[in-house]
Order: sequence, then structure tokens, then C-alpha cells
Amino acid sequence: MVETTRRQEIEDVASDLFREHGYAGTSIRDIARALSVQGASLYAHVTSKEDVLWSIVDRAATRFEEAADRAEAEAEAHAPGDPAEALAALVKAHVDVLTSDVDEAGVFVSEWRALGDERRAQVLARRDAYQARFRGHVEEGIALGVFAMTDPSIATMTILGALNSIVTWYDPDGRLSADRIADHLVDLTLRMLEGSR
Amino acid sequence: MVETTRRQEIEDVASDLFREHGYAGTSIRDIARALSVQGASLYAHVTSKEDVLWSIVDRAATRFEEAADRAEAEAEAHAPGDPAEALAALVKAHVDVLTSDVDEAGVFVSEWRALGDERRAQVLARRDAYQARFRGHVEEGIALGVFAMTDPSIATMTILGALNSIVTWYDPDGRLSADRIADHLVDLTLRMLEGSR
DNA sequence: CTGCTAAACTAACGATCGTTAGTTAGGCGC
DNA sequence: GCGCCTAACTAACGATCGTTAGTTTAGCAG
Repeated sequence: MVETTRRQEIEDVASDLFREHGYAGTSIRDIARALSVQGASLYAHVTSKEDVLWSIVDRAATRFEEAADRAEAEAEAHAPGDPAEALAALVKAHVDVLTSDVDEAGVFVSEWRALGDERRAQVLARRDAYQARFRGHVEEGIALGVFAMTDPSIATMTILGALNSIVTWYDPDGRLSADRIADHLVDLTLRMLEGSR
Repeated sequence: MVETTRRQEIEDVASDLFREHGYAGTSIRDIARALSVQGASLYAHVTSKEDVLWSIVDRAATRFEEAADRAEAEAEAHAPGDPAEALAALVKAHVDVLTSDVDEAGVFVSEWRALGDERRAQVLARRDAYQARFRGHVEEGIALGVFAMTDPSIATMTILGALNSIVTWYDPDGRLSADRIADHLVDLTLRMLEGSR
């Protein structure tokens, strides 16, 4: 028996609906209907519609950040100063978080724009900081000569764009397991940066 | 003096607004306000809101398809049977279309889900066919040994995901020209596939 | 049995949604 | 000057939006 609060159930179905129809395209009554409940009943557990979106986005952001923390710490532990290892760990961690809850991650990736000004700005700042971690290892790798010369910003955006697009096609019940996908993406990423050509 | 029909103006500002707030998050009155006109006045030029979205999506899809036609024909003309050249041409063409109208391309990439059932299905079919062109060259390259062994589906999705993500950060007035970005992405793509590792 | 709590309900509010209908104003060809 | 076309207008429709208020129901603790 899995313990789940009503609030958590609401956020789960909201993640699903926001992912499929977007935040603006999903009404409070849509969420309620998925829970076989009247729309107004949700306000016993939630203070506003944006509040639900914020919970989803904030939790997803935190999961990405914490996974990156662990990944970088571990990479630094048994391959200190190796930008390829560090980046590989970041990529693997990112894909893991993404595939462990596609709905939540998908909402995080594309629906944060619907937040109010302050919250949107906060997400943007955290996003920038997160991207900077990837870019740091890319730049370091180029400086050390283990990565080919290329524009670090473009390379970083390209990598994260590729990773995030996984939410558009990943199917938990599909042919490809989350682990296999993560391994492939680590491979593709490093080859993109290391390749001689 | 650039000739522009009223209908085209409507689709242009709609592209801009759909891109920023999504289809569901943009009202007919929002579009009208951007044109300094009453909401109801738009119905003299347009039959429905979805009709506007469809025009944008259909035109974007056609531009991608036609650019791919030209790219493949040209690659086949002066490097016949070379999957790397063919893929490079497809990537370059895709980025060119994308950067030539970021709003339209951005709407195409993320708002086609808001279309009604038949039109959404049609877009999906065209999208699949378009992806298949990329995957074809990837598979051929692997078979010929010019690309490294990897899962062709994951590689194709990764490439197109990376390319499409350009709409989320490309700025026509920014540091990086559209051409430079296209060249970089051709480079990153081929290195990702060719790299030995 | 009583009282408390969680979770739902009904009813309604003002605002906004996409859309329709009918009308008005200006410019051009005949 | 008359008729037509383009492009706008005002007014309103029924539906749905997010949200509030007050009430009811069921289960459990004392």
C-alpha cells in the first residue's frame, strides 16, 4: 500500500494533464474530473491553480539540482578533475530524473513560462545555474584538450536540448529502458564533444 | 514597401503570441489587441481560432518538407550515396528554416498538439515521414561503416531534439548568426555519429 | 453519544472565452 | 452618384474560467 496524500494525488493528475494539454489548456475542473470530484472541492487542498503548477515545477527543479549535486560529487570522488567523467555523470543523472517521472519533468521543461513573474524569474535563475554546471565541464574539457574546439554555449544548449527532448518520445512501457537510453545519451554526448573530425 | 495581406499580419502576430503564451494561453482578443482592433473584427479574415493555428503549422511543415527536398536533391547531386553529406544537408536545411522564422517554427514544434483530431493526426504523419528521412541516412551510414554503431532511433530523436531546441534560445539579434549556428550543429551532429571512441 | 476532522458537496460571483449578427465608414470603378 | 469591397465597429450569445462561501457527509477518538 503506497501512502499518498490527496494533495500529492492532485499534483500527479495535474502533471499528467498539464503535460498533455498545457497549463493554460487545463482547467481546475479538468483536474477535478480526473479525480471524480467537483472542481470547487480541490480548493480544500490547494490555494490556487498556479500553486499546483508551482509545486510541480519546484519539486522537479529540486530533483534535477540534487541529482546533479550527487553526480558531480561522485564523479569528482573517483575521477577527480576529469571533465568527461563529470559531464557523463551529469548527463546520466539528468536522464535518470527525466525518465523517473516524465510528466513532472515534461511540465518543468515546458510549462514554467506560465508562472507569475517572480516565480518565473526564480526558475529562470535556477535554470541558468544548472546549465552553467554543464557548460563549466564543457569549457574545462576544451581547455584541457580532451574535447574538440567548439562554441561551449552552443554545445551546452545542444546537449541539454537533446536530453530534454526525451520527454517528447520516451515511453516507460516502450522498447527502450530508461537505463539504455541514459547510456546511449552519455555516449552520444561524449562522442559529440570528443570526436576528432 | 512590403506587400502583406491582413490575413498574413494576423498569422504573424498570432505566431508571436502562440509562441510566447501557447495556443490555449492566447485569446482571439489578445491577437486583436496586438493589431489595435476589436476581437470580433478578426472573423472577417479568419474562420476560427484553430484555423489560424492550422495555417501557421501547415505552412511551417511545408517549409521544412520543401527545404529537405532541396537539401537531399543537392546532396545526392554532388556526393551521391554519401550518408554523411546527405545528413549534413538535412541538418543545415532544418536549422535554416528554423532560424528564418523562429516564431512560426516554434509554434510548429510545440503547439500542433492543440489542433483537432484529424489535423493533429495529419501533422503527426508528416512528422513521422520527416523524421524517417533523417533516420534513413543514419541507418545507411551505420550500415556503410561511416557512422559508429548506435541505436538509429535514439540517434535520430536526439539530433532532431537538439535542432528543435534552438527555437528556445536563438535570438536573431544575438551574438550568434543563424549561419554560424547551422554550421556548428552540422559539425556537432556528424561528430556525434562518426566519432570513434 | 459527542465532537472533531477530512473531504466532499451545491450554488454562485464576475470575468473572460470563441463566435455570430448586424451595422458603419472609407475608397475605388463604372 | 451608385454600388461594391474591405475593414472595421458594437452588442450580445452561451459556455467556461478561477475562485469563494456555506453546507453536508462519513469516519474515528473520547
